[in-house]
Amino acid sequence: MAAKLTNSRKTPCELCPLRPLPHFREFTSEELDFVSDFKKGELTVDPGAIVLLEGARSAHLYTVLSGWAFRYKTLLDGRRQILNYVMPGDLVGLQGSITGEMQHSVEALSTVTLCVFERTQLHTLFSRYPSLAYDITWIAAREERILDEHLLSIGRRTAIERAAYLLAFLAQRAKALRMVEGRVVLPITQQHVADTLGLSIVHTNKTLKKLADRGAIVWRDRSCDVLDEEALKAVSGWEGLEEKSRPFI
Amino acid sequence: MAAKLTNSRKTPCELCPLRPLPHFREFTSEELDFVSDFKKGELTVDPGAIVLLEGARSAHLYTVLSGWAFRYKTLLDGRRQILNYVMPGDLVGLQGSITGEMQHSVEALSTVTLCVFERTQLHTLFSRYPSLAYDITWIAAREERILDEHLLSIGRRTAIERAAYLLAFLAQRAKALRMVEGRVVLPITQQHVADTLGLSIVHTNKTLKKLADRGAIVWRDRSCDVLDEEALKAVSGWEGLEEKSRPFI
DNA sequence: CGCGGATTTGAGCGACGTCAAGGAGCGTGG
DNA sequence: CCACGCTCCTTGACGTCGCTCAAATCCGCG
Repeated sequence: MAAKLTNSRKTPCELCPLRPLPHFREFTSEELDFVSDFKKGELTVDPGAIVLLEGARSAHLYTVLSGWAFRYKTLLDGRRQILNYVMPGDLVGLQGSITGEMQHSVEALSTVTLCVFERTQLHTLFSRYPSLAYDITWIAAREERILDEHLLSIGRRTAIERAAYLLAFLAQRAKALRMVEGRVVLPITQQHVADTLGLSIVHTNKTLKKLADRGAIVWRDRSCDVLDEEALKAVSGWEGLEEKSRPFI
Repeated sequence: MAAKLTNSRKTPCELCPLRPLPHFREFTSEELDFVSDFKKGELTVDPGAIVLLEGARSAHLYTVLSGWAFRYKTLLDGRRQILNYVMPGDLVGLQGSITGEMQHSVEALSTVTLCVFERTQLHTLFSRYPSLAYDITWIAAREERILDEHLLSIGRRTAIERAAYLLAFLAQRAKALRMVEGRVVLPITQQHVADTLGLSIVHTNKTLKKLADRGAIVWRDRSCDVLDEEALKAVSGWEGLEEKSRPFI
């Protein structure tokens, strides 16, 4: 089964595993009450499952509770571009909620659990909880900033710079979310990297090999171990995104 | 003089030239009053002027009233990537207002007039006018959607497809805003196109020549006349963004 | 063991970059 | 009016980064 909706066994927001992380901001108890009410259930999907499909008009909006996914678009002939990766605390489907129809798809990389919200209640949130509304705008502005960086990367960096940037970026996010045990392991294939960087899979492989030869990464078991994040940042010339504490819903 | 602040001679929001356009949504009179109060003055800059600089902490937030500009980022060695174009009704500096520091720069293409808002009042807007707060989120989500399209384009389209997409995109936006007299004229140089598409200027020139040979465009006088928007859409395989009525502040 | 997906590697090619030079248009100063 | 210097556009020659085609290997899974 690809998707499972567990209305009954939902994690109460008071016990949200993300909330204690220093990466995320605190909630007031009022906000927490509202979000808890806003949350309608949980959805768990298997790796490879499509969470949202381009063109769909979903009644829902999600926050990722655990797991990895990615957003992508495709051209008519099948060429695929991965736009960004989706990780715990990220809002999924906001674009669809606001413009009516999803303009991109979302696919799970690992088993993913999502908090389910109802699109129709978004207006209530804006009316009654301005601080949460501001948080949503904050999250949207952050996504925009990340897309800006990706655009710079794909448009103007060389293959090896792009690859190094992407892996450093993912490693940094994973570390901030404590999604790592000791070493950082990214659950992606080289095909994902290729589709993110706008490169062919063959050239991606050769480029990643160069990074591996330098000891920055190891590719193993359909995933990438990041051994030397600083080396990746040096190769790409990327400074990293400094984020102290960020909101989530 | 590159910039001129005219606090005295500001266009009252009741007489905003954008408001009557079918492209934009209506305001209630209460919203209009607030926005009018929110607006602190107007800023007019000359072509080529930097409106906002990466790294700056501006106390202001702007809406474009007239003219063309673009957002961009640069790498340390000077490689430049244009992220998107800024046109009337667009919000400028929201990212800076929310994350503290601008992560990209904005430069004027033509003479640009901007409505000036104060960043500190953004919280008041969220508290007191949820509908405007929602509009701001709407605008942010729209920008995200456009960046998604650009990313797909740069990552996966060929040079001629990318060029055709970009020009069709700009032509469509210009037409929706009635920034055209008869034919669509885009006030950009080939260097701007190159920096948007992630191509060299030489290859951009050769690519644009192909589009000109097909009769889709004419390059003239530091600007691009779009003669056949449908041809551009056909070449790029881009469907266009359907937008009925959109909000602005 | 066989199969399919992921990774790896080599060979050849083509899209796009770099270098270089020239022309057109425009503003400035003589 | 003309010379100049500047930016932008154009074009050719040539190099290279990244793509396609092709084949081999590895691995988990049924």
